[in-house]
Amino acid sequence: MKEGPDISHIASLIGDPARANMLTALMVGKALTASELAQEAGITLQTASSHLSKLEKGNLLRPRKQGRHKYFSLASDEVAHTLEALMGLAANAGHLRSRPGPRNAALREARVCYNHLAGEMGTRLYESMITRQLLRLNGEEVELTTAGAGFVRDFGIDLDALKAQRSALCRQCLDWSERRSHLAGSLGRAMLVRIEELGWAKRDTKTRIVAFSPNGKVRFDELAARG
Amino acid sequence: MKEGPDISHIASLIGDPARANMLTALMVGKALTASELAQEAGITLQTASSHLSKLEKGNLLRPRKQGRHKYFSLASDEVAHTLEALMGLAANAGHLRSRPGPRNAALREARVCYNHLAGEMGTRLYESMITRQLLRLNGEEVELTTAGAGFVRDFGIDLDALKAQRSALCRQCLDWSERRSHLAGSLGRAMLVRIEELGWAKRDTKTRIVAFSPNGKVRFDELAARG
DNA sequence: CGAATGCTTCGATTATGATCGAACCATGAA
DNA sequence: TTCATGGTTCGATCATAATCGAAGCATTCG
Repeated sequence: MKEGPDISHIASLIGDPARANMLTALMVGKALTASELAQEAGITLQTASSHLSKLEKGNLLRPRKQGRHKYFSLASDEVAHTLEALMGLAANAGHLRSRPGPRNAALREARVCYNHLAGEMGTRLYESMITRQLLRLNGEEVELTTAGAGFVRDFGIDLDALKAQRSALCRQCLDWSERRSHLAGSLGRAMLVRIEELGWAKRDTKTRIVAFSPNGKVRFDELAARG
Repeated sequence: MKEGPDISHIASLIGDPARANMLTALMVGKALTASELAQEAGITLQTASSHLSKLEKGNLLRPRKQGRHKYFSLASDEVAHTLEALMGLAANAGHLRSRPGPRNAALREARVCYNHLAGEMGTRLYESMITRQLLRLNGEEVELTTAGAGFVRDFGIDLDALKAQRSALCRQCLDWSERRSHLAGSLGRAMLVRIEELGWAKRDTKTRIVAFSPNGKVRFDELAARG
């Protein structure tokens, strides 16, 4: 019974159409100003201000001030995930299995999640590396195999530097749009950085989208080939 | 912009405390009558009836009539997952990574998901089978290896009968509480049935809980050993 | 420094929706 | 058949919260 009020509060924050519109606008990962969000929701700035304050206090939004501008972004990926789940539910009336997640095709394909690659491409890479014994599941742990170490070194990643870091090298991370895992951890982050260095893809500075070039896609396909 | 009203409607359905309490009570997987749900929410039956009608129209609940009794259950696992996500968010104020999902320890440990084993034990079994090359990832597909086929046959599963079925033998299924995959598909279902046949665990007839006996746990640990 | 712009706060208005008593319908048991 | 119980519907009541004009504060620009 103590759980009830908690989810009802969060849900009621999302349950207002104006607030839902603003949250949806922020899902793409871009930080928007209060004025921009007011426009998104079709309400006055004062109303938006009041709503944004509520979302902030509910830990759904995180603000950042720049001079007279106040930018808001979603407080965490957790929030984005939850919004995606609600979207799936709204879209899913009656269908037992379908594909939830962002409707934006670019976001589905490749996006940033905790600084590593998510979306279809993220899960493809992970699964390819498992398939080719480059990564190995050891219970809950994901380990890089000897062959995998060679693979990522060839790809241009300084594995020793990564191993010297405190954070886990490899981790599974739930990919919400694909409903499967993608690679997280320092290696996951390094892969994304390397992909960018190679010019295969660019992170949109304003959004979570990772935009692969046509050539980058070809290259990535080779990298993630099933071998 | 067209997406907004959709999630706000679903979220507002969950956003009422009485409705949230009723939805939460149903998360355990048990079907409850309108009267029982009214009690759960601490409201009168007439109020509950009105709320339940809304949840039903919103495709969050599924009703089943038995004589004068009307039982309600969550409309799908999708709904349960979304509620779990909201719970995670409500619990997560400020924490970037934590463990969402049912608070009920039994549900976290082992529960039914689309008729196969989910929860900690479900993910452990899956990961053990991957680790020991009993299952193999081939891109998105999960395949049973030759060694795996022998393993499940030894476990007492009629693999030929399963293969004759139309549905996929092995599938990955997102385990929300563990945030990792567990085994789904006809093999996943058969494993759960077999576990029951062996008397290791019982499905609670009223809930999604899969209750392992002490001996069953020992046996399961052996089955899911990392060897 | 004054004007423009971005944002917050205040307070009044109004729409919405939860709530429950009463009445009614459906089912089951004695 | 009557009574008890489960559930639905109606309508009135009342609390809540979104909304926006006005006013005020903060920052930027000419």
